[in-house]
Amino acid sequence: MAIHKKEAFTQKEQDLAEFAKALAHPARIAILKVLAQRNECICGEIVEILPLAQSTVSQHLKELKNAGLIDGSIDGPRSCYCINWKAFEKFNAEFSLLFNNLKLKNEKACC
Amino acid sequence: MAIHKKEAFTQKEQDLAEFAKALAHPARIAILKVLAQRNECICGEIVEILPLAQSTVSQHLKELKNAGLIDGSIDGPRSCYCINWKAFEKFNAEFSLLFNNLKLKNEKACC
DNA sequence: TTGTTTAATCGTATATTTGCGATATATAAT
DNA sequence: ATTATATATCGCAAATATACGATTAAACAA
Repeated sequence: MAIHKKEAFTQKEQDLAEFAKALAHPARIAILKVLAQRNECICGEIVEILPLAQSTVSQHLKELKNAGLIDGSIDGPRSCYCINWKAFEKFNAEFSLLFNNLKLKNEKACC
Repeated sequence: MAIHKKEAFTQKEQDLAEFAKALAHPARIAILKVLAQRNECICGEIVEILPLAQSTVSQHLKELKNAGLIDGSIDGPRSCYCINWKAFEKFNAEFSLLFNNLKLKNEKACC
């Protein structure tokens, strides 16, 4: 493979791709769903709900946090997570900017 | 790793994740951008624009097609691609269903 | 037919992701 | 101090993704 070429694309393209990557696993979608449903911040409840080992869930949470989709904080012996709605807002905006505007112009199919 | 656990999640979660995975690379974002900008269906022009080898671009196009984000057809010796707006519509709707509705209820941060 | 152009596919190398058990760490309870 | 609980991290194995050159296949031109 030699080298990854991600740097060869624009920052916006990279950002969007990274956001999408964070969503690119059903476990992470499921985690976000749980976090969205409960206004409360949840920690090890997620482990109970998901069909995955504790360490695996922890890893997915870390990825979501690194991507900025969730926030986390320590609450005694446990961890508290919640959705970062601003990040979603931003993603939605960029996504719309890229495609939804153009969609209006290009309603007809071509192939 | 033993086995992939994707099947353990709901179909909607898997679908959303798969859609996101198709977007999870800047090259594919760039391809979609090009396809969206030109109403015309484009083939090897993409290779000219992207900083990637022809075979790599072809592979990315295949992934986008498999994910249903683009349609393709043969036009003489070349291939013609265009965005499948219906698929985007569907993704946008599911995405909104999952998160945007809930967002209204959960404006306050928790952690 | 022969050669040219365009794009898909194959083979391969490397990087990244996914998943788990085991371990470490940190708080709280006894 | 000891123990229990909750979660993060480490180390590893297996699966996937990324990228490219080489090859194949199909349409067209000469």
